[in-house]
Amino acid sequence: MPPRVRIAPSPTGDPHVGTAYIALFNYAFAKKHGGTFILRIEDTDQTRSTASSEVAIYDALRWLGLDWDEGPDVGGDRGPYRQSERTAIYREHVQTLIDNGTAYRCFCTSERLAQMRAEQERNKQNPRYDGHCRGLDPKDAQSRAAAGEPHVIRLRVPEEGETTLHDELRGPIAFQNAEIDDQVLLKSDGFPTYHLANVVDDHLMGITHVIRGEDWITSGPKHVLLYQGFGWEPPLFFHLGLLRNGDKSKLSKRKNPVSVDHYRSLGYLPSTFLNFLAILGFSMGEDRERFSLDEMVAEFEWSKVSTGGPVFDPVKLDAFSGDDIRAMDPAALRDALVEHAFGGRIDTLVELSRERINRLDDFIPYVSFFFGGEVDYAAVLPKMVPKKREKKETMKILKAYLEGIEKDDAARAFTVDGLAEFSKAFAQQHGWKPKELYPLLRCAATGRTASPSLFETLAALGKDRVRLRLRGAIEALRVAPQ
RNA sequence: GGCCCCAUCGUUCAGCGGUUAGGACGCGAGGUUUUCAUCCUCGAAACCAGGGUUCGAUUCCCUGUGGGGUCACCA
Repeated sequence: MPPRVRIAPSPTGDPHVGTAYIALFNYAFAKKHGGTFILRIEDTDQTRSTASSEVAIYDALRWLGLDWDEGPDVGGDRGPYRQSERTAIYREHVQTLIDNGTAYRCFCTSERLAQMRAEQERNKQNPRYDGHCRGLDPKDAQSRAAAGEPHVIRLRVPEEGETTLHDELRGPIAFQNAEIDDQVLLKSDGFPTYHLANVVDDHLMGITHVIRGEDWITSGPKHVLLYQGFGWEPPLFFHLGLLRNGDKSKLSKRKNPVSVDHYRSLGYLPSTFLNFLAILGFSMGEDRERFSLDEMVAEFEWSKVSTGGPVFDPVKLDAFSGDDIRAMDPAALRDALVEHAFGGRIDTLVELSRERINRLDDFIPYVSFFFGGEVDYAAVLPKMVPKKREKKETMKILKAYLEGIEKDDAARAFTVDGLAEFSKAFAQQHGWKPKELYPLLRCAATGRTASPSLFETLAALGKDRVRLRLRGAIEALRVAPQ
């Protein structure tokens, strides 16, 4: 039976390189065995999921060439592939769990839970559900629920014994049941949590191999318990090591650009990027580390996959990238260069520069700062800190702005209007005058004191480049003498 | 902190009981190149520690240490 595998990203924020990494291994394994690679959107968190993020995931994966056989946009006969469209399925299935005692209704309020956790913390106990509603009479619980009393549904984990997760890469991993929390399966808004949705969907979609990051190992036993509760055969589990920052912590945007879009907009070739991701956890053998996706597929074996958490090293990525660019034939490179430079935003750049250039030849020098990663702040550093402001608070405001463009809905889309709206409110909120903040942002984002209208400029630079520059500016300020 | 995962050069991947411990990036030194980059040559650089098992451990087992993950009505 050919394998069926899936990746199940959550459409929150930018497409993550970790998602691409896991997708690559799923894809390689599936294709090697003539199997099916499925994309499922896990949008059960209604407060954080966005449609734009979902589209961004499609774009990023397609850019890399990791095309899926079934998914929300391409269809398939095991759909729907968007969890928010499957809520009836989860409710129906959770009922069988309630009926056979694997799950129970819990009416505890979030206040009580918070209080409980606080007390557990005080007593130096591990925070976990205390089983308050475990002993409720199912009939009573049923009628309270029918009366509309808000509640969740929890997994009834056995008090004794142990549950073993069989990881095909690491061997059996045993957990004491007493250590496993009575996880919420169905939230009070009627949506499932990851655990329930994931198990139900994997089973219904016929997933044979679950290939995911090792941060899921801990919740593995809950999934095993759910398969048991349903009386289903669990899939085979493979937990890959997590991509790391230079300091070995889990890859995070605090310390590294983690958006696939970032690497795309800075002009790495998709094949290079994929190859680089591949060597982080896969070895071809024969000391060979340059290979294509097809070659990886052809050679894919689990014995060639390592479980350590590799550091994502951008320096080596650059080395690969340089090699690949040099290997391109001149015509192909020319096309790639022209496309990268002018493909998406040529009209914008023309519009932004037309009033400011006198000769055609002025164009390239004028728009040069719209390209490239880091810029040199030496020339503008003395002008960055506004009068009446300290270096420290200047750095602080830049950091806050950096966070703000992540969180704020208007700013996140990175449109001219959205940025203007956000920035104005941001300045006011932080007690900065636009006159102080905007020139600072211009310097930080462009390395210049003059540019087209700030928000037009930021939008044309693109979110990832702006983010990179802002971080660079903060660093430049930090090491500056005053 | 509890539980769980991981452990070879700075980084990454090899090695799967006996090797001068290998390749790549990075780093250093030379060379080619008017400069820079490229390219070529050479070099420095690792088996976390302690116990076992074994004729023999980087390799198998245990303990410790270190790093990481996870402990939500987020995935």
